[in-house]
Formats: sequence, C-alpha cells, structure tokens
Amino acid sequence: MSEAAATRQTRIRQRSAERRERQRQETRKAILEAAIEMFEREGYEGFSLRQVAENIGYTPTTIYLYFKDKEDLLFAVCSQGFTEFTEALQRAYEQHPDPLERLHALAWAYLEFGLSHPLHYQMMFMQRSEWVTQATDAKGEIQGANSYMILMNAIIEAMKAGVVRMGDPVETTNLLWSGVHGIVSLALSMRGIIPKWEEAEARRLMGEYLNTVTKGLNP
Amino acid sequence: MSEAAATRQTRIRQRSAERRERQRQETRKAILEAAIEMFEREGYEGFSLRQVAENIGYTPTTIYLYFKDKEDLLFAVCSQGFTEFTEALQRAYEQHPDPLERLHALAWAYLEFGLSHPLHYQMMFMQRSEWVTQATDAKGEIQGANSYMILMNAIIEAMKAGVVRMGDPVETTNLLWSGVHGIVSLALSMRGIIPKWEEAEARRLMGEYLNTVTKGLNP
DNA sequence: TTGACAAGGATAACACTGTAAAGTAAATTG
DNA sequence: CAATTTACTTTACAGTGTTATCCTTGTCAA
Repeated sequence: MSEAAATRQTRIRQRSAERRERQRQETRKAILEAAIEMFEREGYEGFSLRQVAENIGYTPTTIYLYFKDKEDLLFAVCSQGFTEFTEALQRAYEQHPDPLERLHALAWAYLEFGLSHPLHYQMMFMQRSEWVTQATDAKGEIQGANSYMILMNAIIEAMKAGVVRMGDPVETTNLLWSGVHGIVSLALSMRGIIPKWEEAEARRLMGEYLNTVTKGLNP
Repeated sequence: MSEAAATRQTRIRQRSAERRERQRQETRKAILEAAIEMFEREGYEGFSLRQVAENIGYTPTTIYLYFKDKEDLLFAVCSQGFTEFTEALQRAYEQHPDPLERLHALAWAYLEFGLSHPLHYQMMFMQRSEWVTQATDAKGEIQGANSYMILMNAIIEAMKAGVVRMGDPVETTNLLWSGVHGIVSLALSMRGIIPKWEEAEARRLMGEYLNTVTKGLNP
C-alpha cells in the first residue's frame, strides 16, 4: 500500500512537472506571439520589450525568465519567419516537377514572401542577416541552409535536365539568390517611397529578370 | 564723414555677419565630421547623439542648434555617402568610352563602393533607403536620381550601340541595379558571418553575374 | 556709453529604453 | 507543517532622444 501510494505520489509529481513545463511553454508562446504581433505593427526599430510586456500583462523583467534578452526574443520572432519562408519555398518546389518551371516558381515564391511579409523580410535578410545561419527548425537544422538547399537542388536538377548551363552549383545558386533578393529588396525600398511602385512593378521586374537570367544561363 | 563712417559701419556689420555665418558652418561641419567618424566606428544601431556631442566637447542639446534631430544628423552623414557614391559612378562612367565596358565598369564601381564603405552602404540602401530620393547635392539635385541616371544613360547608350537588346530603359536599369545591389547586399551580409566569404568571392560572383546578364541582355 | 536684444551654449528635466538585483507571495515538496 | 522552489514584481541603474529654461556673451540702436 505504501508502495502503491508512493508510485501514485511519483505519478502525481510527474504530472505536476509536466503541467508546469506545459504552462511554461504556454506563457513563453504567449510572449512570443505578442512579440510577433508587436513586431508586425511597429517594425524592427520600433520594437520594444516593455511594450510587449505591457500588451500581455507582464512586467518587463518577466520576459527575461523566458528569453535571455531582447536579442533572443527578436531572434525567436525572426526564426518564425524563416519557418514560413522555408515552407513557402518547399511548397513551390513540390508543386512544380518541371525543372525550369520549378526554378521560376521558387523565385516567385521568394518574391511573394517578401511582398507579403515586408517587415519580417527586412529583418531576416537586411537588418539581421547573420541570423540566416543561426535559426534552426524543430529538428535542429539550420533553416537558412534548408531554404538555400531547396534552391540549390532545383538548380542542380535544372543543370542535369540541360536547361541551365553546367557550372559550380553554389556559385549559380548565389547568383540567382542575390538577383532575386535584389529585386525584393528594391521593391520593399521603393514601396516605402513611391506609392506608384506597386507590387505589380516588382512582379514585372521579376518576370524580366527570369527571362534574362534564363537566357543568360542557357547552356 | 558721417556718411563714410556709416558705410564703414555697414561694412563692418556685413563682415561680422559673414564671420558669424562662417563660424556657424564651421561648427556644423565639425559636428558632422564627428558624426561621420562615430558612424563609421559604431554603425547605424550604435550611433548615439550624446556620444557625438561628447567626442566633440559639446552638450547634447547643442547639436539641436545645428541639426533638427538625430534623424537629420544621420541624414547628413548619409548624404555625404551619396556624394561619394555618385562621384565613384561618375568616374567609372567617364573613364570608359566603350558602352559595354562602361556598363561593366559601373557595376564594378558599385561593388567597390559597397565593399569599401559597408556601413554607409547598409544605411544608404538597406536601413534608410527612402533617403535615396531625398539626399541632394550642392546644386539641389537628388543624388539618388543622379546615380540612377548615370547607369540609365550607360544602358541607353549600350542599347544604341547594339550590345544590349532594346527595351524600356527604366526597366532594364532596375534590372541591373537590383542585380548588382543583390550581390553587394549578399556580400555584406555574408561578410558578417563567414570570414571565408572574402571580397574575392563577391568579385567572382559579380563577374559571373555580368557574364550571365550580358548574355541574357544580348539583342 | 548704455540698455535692449539676440545667439551660442549649458543645466535640468521628461519620457523612454534594456537590464540586473533583490524582494515577495504562492505552489510544491519532504 | 516547515522548507524550498517557482513565478513574478519591485526597485534601481545606466543609457537614449528631446524639450524647456537659464545664462553668458557679443551685437546693435539710441
């Protein structure tokens, strides 16, 4: 009986620890969601720890129990962006079997992500681009590398299929990546200035770019 | 005699006003130079008004007598960058008469500016790109437009010379601009992460890009 | 020459920011 | 029931940009 009670005790203690851990992850998640919401409203420069705390009904210092510092919290916000980004590329990859179409689809997916998540994009690839090599997914894999690999695989396959001239895959990937990034970057910059520079302009530019680079990379 | 005295008086007053104005411009310039020096040491995020004031032996509030606010001072720092940038492009333009070489030279000059002024470049084209359309030179002309025009002229001439296929000059300019910007942007991002990503890598990528885009833009 | 006035600059203060140390009340545990 | 851990708050510090107020000095007209 005392043994049964003891095991019950340990079971209860176990469950209790689990529940506490679950609650901990819950409030951590709540903080993170508040941070994301705040970031998407205020942007990188206007992002404030104290405001995040206030919005969620906590004292500023409480956040430090769940995140090392502001940097760490912002990094978590950024990581969530990388997750969505990689997923978007992954979808584009899977939905297009044809090598060339696939390559173009990846570029378009990249553009669409940038246009629909401008603040996230700017932080991920402009303000804090060093995080590209640090943010990891659930499996602990570096997400920047993941998305890079998706594009590189598509390029390798395009080379094999003979629609893109042979060459160092890494260099060709960098070439396309920087080109697409340049367009998105330019679009986001212009959008802040000239209202006329609508998304349609960015899409036209992307179309032009894909035409040109496809021809340029022809074997 | 009273008349002569009167004119002397007015002359003195004139000179006095000139001297005051000159001194005013001098301290303004001193503040700006301190700001530039500080910016190049600390970067965009670490830039602090109070530290600039301290370095030059002034109270923080004194800066407000010469610049509207931190934004205004930082904008002045940025403008100086635009001046150098435009000059670099202008030099590249003038030194190469051949249309295609000229186009390439502009791209290389763009890259070199980015690599040798990384902090300025990031502020000018990544953090505060809206200033591209605001910074003006001594003649009151918008420097962003100036540098853009240099590139566009080179493209128009390349079209006339038949080394670049005909098309909307603005769109083609945007295409090249965003491509080159993408490379510089990628290089600066990578440099902060991977020491291996040396400038040589960026130059190789630029070479690859120029090859590809030249072929792609062939008539 | 004197008295009004303006300019250049400093002090003090406000409202923020991120962050560390210490304190507190409740939940958990032995 | 007492001890201890957990979750959180209070307090405090050093820094930021910015405004309003004060002071001192040089300029100016009467």
